Amino acid sequence: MNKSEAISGQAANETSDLSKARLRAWLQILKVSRKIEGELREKMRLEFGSTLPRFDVLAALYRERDGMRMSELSKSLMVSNGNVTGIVDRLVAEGLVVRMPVENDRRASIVKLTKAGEKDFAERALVHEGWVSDLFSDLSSGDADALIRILRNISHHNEAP
Amino acid sequence: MNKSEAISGQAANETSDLSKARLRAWLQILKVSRKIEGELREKMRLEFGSTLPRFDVLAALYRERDGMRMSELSKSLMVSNGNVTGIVDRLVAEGLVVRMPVENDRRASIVKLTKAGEKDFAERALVHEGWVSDLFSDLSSGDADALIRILRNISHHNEAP
DNA sequence: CACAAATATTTTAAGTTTGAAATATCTGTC
DNA sequence: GACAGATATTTCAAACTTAAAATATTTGTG
Repeated sequence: MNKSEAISGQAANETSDLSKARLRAWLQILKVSRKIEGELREKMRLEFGSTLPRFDVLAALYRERDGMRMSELSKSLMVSNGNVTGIVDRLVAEGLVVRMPVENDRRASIVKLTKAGEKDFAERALVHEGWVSDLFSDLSSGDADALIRILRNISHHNEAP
Repeated sequence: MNKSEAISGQAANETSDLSKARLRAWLQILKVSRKIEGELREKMRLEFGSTLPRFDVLAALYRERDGMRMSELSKSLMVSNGNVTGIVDRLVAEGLVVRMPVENDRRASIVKLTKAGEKDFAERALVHEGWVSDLFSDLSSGDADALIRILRNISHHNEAP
């Protein structure tokens, strides 16, 4: 019996209880996030005739009212560059955002909410927050704080790996 | 000032602190689940030359060794029917699963792991659990239990709505 | 200044995902 | 037994997503 077996009481190729607990935690995160995302996607489609990825881009731009570069957007949303290109294209077609040239750098462009984009998002964000609160109506204030604390730990450990 | 204003001290169209805490919790869930999914996707691609959706289907079939119907698969994975069709098509092409006719119901089919599928998945599942445990290495046993408890609450409230 | 390396973005191909329509089959009712 | 409605799955178009290749531009170095 090797050292880790002596400690854990398991054969070397078996996985620990802790490892299994973490796997269960991950599967539960995945389950909740799929369920909630599905609900929000449907509401978004039925109420706003729009999609979650577009909402996410609008939300990012609403926080940075001066606009963001494509690369800042994709980093902030944790999706690929090419992905953002398509979403922004559609938001431009809808008249909710504009692409503007960047002074002294003709490679880059700044994406910015239009007036219509600001107005639309402000309205949608309120409704969205209500949906989320309803979907999480069993989540007490204390549990919300605990959840946020635990998840932030995980986030930070996996920050920029 | 109306009753809810008197209680919350906020104008009627503002959202409550609890609502905001729930929104933050949801955004944190989303952030962690995107980050972890991205990491796992990359490892899956580099180490196994495969994808997460395929892994998910194999995992479901590994739990139900007698096989599952397409509709059972899509309900279990919480994805659409049409989605499962494509994933299973690719797994069939790889020789990891088979489609079998259902006695007395020619509309349906049972999807089942092949021997190769069982063997491949068993190996991959161990490695996968290791990856997850590493990504969650800051998650203590107690926090894992708390996380699971809180997320199950949310799941149950949104069960089949 | 030339030009290699770096950076910002778009394009592309393949895969995933959805929601709706289409197809095939089954079940209950008359 | 006919056949309307229900059920199981596939097909389809559109959108999303990634990773890699391509394009355009900037920056640093000799």
